[in-house]
Amino acid sequence: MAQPLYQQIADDLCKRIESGSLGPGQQLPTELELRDTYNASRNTIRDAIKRLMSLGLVETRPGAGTYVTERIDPFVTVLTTPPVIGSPNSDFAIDDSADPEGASYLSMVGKSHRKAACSPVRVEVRPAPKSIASRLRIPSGAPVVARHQERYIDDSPWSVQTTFYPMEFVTSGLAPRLLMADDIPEGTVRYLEDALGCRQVGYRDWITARGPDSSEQQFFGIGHDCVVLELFRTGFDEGGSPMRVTVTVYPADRNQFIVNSGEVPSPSFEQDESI
Amino acid sequence: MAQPLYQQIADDLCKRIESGSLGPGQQLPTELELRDTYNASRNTIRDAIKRLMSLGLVETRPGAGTYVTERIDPFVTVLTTPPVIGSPNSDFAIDDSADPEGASYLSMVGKSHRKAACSPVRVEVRPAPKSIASRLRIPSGAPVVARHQERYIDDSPWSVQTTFYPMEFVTSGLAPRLLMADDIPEGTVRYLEDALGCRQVGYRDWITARGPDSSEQQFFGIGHDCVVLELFRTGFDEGGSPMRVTVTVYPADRNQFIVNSGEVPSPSFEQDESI
DNA sequence: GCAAATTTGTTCGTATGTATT
DNA sequence: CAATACATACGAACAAATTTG
Repeated sequence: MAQPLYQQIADDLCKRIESGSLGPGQQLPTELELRDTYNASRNTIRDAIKRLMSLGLVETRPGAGTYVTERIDPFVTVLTTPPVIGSPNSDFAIDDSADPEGASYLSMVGKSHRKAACSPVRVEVRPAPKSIASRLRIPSGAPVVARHQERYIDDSPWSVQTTFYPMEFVTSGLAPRLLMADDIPEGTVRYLEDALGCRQVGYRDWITARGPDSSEQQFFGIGHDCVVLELFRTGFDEGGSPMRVTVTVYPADRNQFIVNSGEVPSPSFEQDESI
Repeated sequence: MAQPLYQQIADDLCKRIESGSLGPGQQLPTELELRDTYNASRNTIRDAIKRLMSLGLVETRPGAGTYVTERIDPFVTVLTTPPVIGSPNSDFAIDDSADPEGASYLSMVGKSHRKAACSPVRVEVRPAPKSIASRLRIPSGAPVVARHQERYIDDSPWSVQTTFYPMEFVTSGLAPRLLMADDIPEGTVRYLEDALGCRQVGYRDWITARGPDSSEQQFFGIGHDCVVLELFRTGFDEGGSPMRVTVTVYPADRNQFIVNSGEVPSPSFEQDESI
């Protein structure tokens, strides 16, 4: 047995999908039908379908069937401000599009003719997980302020975001609004600059990918075979010290990132036909 | 049954791992032992372990057991050239670290005290897949030159890369070396500039994530529950036309991306302690 | 609106193959 | 070689969600 049977079946179905013989939105034969056509057990068919799901080729709807995925129009997040061609970018603008509180997020999505929405902000004080502590350069477990928000595009859940701030920002009494579960209309970056004199002059994005945990599965309505992108954005002040860390989780099936370097043309016309 | 049994078991094991009661590198109880402790069937235990694998928490070794993953020291790819603090970046350098043929890749990895290696280049002429054709702005299925290479760090497979060039580059007779399965020591970007007068002035990186296909599973030695990051780098010439597309596939368990914007401190000291 | 049929989801049991120790 | 442990595959039963009549 060169390849496991379930893999052979998955490869065959894959070919049938990519060749167009099974088109987007079309229902696959049911598990019982596939069981007969491939002379395999239903469990083996299910293993094959799991493979297709993890490749994002099909989705299953309990009680209804298995369908070739209609590609969701993915939302593209640009992680760099595209420099205007011909102009020097020494005056590099910091377009902090992953800033929570949503102001820039809402306008950014709005520009692409899609409807954006955000949940109310949830605020918490809790011990910093290791990944946050190391980025904020504080001891693991030290208390931090966490501001959490869910985001929607066209009424479907699109990303979840938590921003962590050092506890001193509020214990010093200078930035009390960080603890309020209200929007900070001017944006937290601006607020912290006014309240603390702490200006964010740059940020670093750290991108990883992994499977979703169970709460993410629930919120995004995805199976455990799907994939999420995780973006850690660490903001730095003029002294080069980290002043906040924003963790955003994006389901990979509806989100992509773009990074531009040097002179690149506007991508607008490419977005629709991509993939 | 609020949660499926396999999910409950996965959550419990997850807690035991995150709390440190099961430390990195440590072997989990065998499937048969877990079957007894949780009073579930072996299949259910296996479903739970699959969840942990997709979260990257454990890895299974046939015949040996299931082990809590020792975090691989991830290799971090910086997608932007970090601007030197204090200097204007109007003279933005295009550090094309994802260039194939490996010259810059080898030196970049070498700098981090790790051993880099590349497979020989494999060259092919084949019809452009849709995702490539749309980026090169050519019809889907039109022939393209594909140069393929595998990359290793510290002797383990790290990424696979294929670069696609428009067929005219060779049919015009101007850049015949694109078809040779040899290294192009000065780098293809430089070679194309000399041969065609076609200078790459910028590139766009397009980042997505998905499950691995079967050849990727084999090459990287990962299960289908793991995740790969896929980076499409489109290089543009002075006229704003795409001149090449490089697709690089990175297993997410050993690769991360960084994007810097504005002024950020050097990340060197953070790399070791991250995550 | 309701009941039946259909379809996927979960769980069990069992057997055999393959890789490692 | 033998024992151990995970991988694959089969069959069966019931639950849960959806569609259909």
